[in-house]
Amino acid sequence: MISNKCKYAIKALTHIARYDDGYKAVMTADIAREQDIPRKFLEIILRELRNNRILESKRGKDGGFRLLRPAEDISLTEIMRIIDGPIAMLPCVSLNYYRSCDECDEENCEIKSVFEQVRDRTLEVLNGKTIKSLILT
Amino acid sequence: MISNKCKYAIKALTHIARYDDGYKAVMTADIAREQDIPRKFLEIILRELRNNRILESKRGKDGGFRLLRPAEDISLTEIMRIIDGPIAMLPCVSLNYYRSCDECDEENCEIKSVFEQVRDRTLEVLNGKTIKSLILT
DNA sequence: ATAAATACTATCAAATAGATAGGATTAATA
DNA sequence: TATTAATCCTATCTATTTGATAGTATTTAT
Repeated sequence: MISNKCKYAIKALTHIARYDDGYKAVMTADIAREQDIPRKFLEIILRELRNNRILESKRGKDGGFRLLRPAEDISLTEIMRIIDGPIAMLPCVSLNYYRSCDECDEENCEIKSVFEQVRDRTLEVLNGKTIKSLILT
Repeated sequence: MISNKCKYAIKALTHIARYDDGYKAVMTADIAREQDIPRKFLEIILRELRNNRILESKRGKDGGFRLLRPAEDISLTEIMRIIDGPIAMLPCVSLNYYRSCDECDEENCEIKSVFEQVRDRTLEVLNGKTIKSLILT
């Protein structure tokens, strides 16, 4: 399962992408209200996305958030990795967060290849998806 | 990610399937030693698999665990669902553990279809795998 | 009887999930 | 320059899950 936090992040980004007119920033409170996300929790999420160079923020009156890049250049996997970490089902088959399994001999691991296949199939779907493609669907 | 518990469950089952000669039960201590799984934790896991009719147990001296069905009739998804619950990445696309998302209008959810695709691709891989097929790989 | 196995109950520590509160800082504008 | 309204930051909190451990009861082969 992805976390609620990650689901919120994706929904917030699609919301921003849809409402961003390239001129006025989108406010946390508006996103929170329309997407029904707890406001203070959303603040944390948006700041995290900003810290990871997905969003830029503007403080003070008329402040808010804007995409730092075009929506078609923000992939779903990137967001998922920022918020939830690895996408793979086993640490030892993760492309971006590889860790070996302490207890197993990785060369002869019986389950590794299954979860490599799952990873590849999953990424086949997710790699093609961007914030832009989510809006158009 | 699947939990360690689930990884342990799968490894324990492949171990049992490999060592089960249809006559002597396989002991927790042996599995724990050879697969490097904490013994007391493994006890809990094996009991849970027994409660879910994957294993049968024999108490007392010369006791241990045996598969209740042929290894080719035990699917990986079944084990994963028993130990970790849903396989899907969103509750609202889970086939076996469906829950609606409180905050979203499911009809118009932008991300649902992506995670349905991920679910289907994942199950395409996992549905074909059984404890037997893991051993032979 | 004894030894050796599972069954059961209780507990525990650490991490993660999912937030909430309150005040500091920044910026537009009247 | 005061006001207002936004993000920023720090701290905190609760509940749940993860990953286990301890100790005792019960069962069974010999």
